[in-house]
Amino acid sequence: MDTVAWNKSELTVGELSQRSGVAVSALHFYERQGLITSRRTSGNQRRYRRATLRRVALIRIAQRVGIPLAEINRALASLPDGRTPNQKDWEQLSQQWRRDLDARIQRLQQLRDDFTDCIGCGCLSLARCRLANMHDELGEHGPGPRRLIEQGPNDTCCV
Amino acid sequence: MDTVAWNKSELTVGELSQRSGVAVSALHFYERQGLITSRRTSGNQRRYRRATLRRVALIRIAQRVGIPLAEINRALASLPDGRTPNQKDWEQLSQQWRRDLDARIQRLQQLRDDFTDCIGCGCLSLARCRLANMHDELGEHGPGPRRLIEQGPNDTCCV
DNA sequence: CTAGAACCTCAATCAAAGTTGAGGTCAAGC
DNA sequence: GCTTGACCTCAACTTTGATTGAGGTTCTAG
Repeated sequence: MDTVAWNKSELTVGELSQRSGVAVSALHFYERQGLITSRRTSGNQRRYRRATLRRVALIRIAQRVGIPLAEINRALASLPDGRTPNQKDWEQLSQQWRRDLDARIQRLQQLRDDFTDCIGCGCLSLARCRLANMHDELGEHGPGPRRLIEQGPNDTCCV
Repeated sequence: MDTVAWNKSELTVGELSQRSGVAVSALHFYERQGLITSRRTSGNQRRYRRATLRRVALIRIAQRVGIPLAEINRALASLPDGRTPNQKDWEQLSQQWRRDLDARIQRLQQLRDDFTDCIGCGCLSLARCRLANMHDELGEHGPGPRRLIEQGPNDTCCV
């Protein structure tokens, strides 16, 4: 064996997978993306520091908040020395992500309010209905048409 | 011309695009998916009924709420005769979607609360932290590992 | 020593929601 | 009659976040 067995200071990819609940293939993927790093044994197998477990946890949490991997990557990369976040770092990152989360919630709540208003009305005019036109959820998924364009005065409204 | 010009009872795809703010390519796509339908002129060009404008509006709104196209399609298809939703239909659909929206908001709020709790703690243990383990946002994007697995007692916690 | 589990790489595939481009037709104005 | 813009189809490509499979190595237990 490579490092002494009873010393679990390092994790194999399988162990990291089990303990994090993230598939091995996903861990490989994260590593390709530069989100986590590993040492290689003489036999070319990955060994992760225990801190990687925390790093993976952080990644998954950020994902749940809705942060794309690229941005998580940027955030982690911005830490001095590429270190895995410590308490202070975590506070910083989490404050930022909490703000993002708050904003996301607010947008959805606004949407819900408009929606509730509109249910009674049945108005689906793109011109008039606040629902159809406003507070665009920018980029919920990839590239796509975000613009919602001006329109004439005579359009269908209120079914 | 195909139908008399001053009679704008039908829309070309370009017109529908302009008035709905949805790209022509997207409208074609929706049509391929069966979300909207068109008549064809003698020259094989699409002509949409004005009601399609409302239908597209509805589709975009549902998308903003977070409903995938496939499900929007199912909902619309469930209407008798494949008709474009009228007031009553809209009420039904929108009630359903509002419930979905509410649920989405609640999940995010729960996440935020956990998040707020955790910020002070800095705990990123996958085993103990409610953040890392609970109320999984099922399927925010496609296929992927959703399971978050049990783990031993001795893991890193609280940085 | 050997079987089988776990690991490796690399390329292909998936899913959603479209966009882009090639190559060709249709329609309207001058 | 011709040019220009809008339209047509079909196939290929995009992005994100991975999974799956082929083909091959390494590690561990018996």
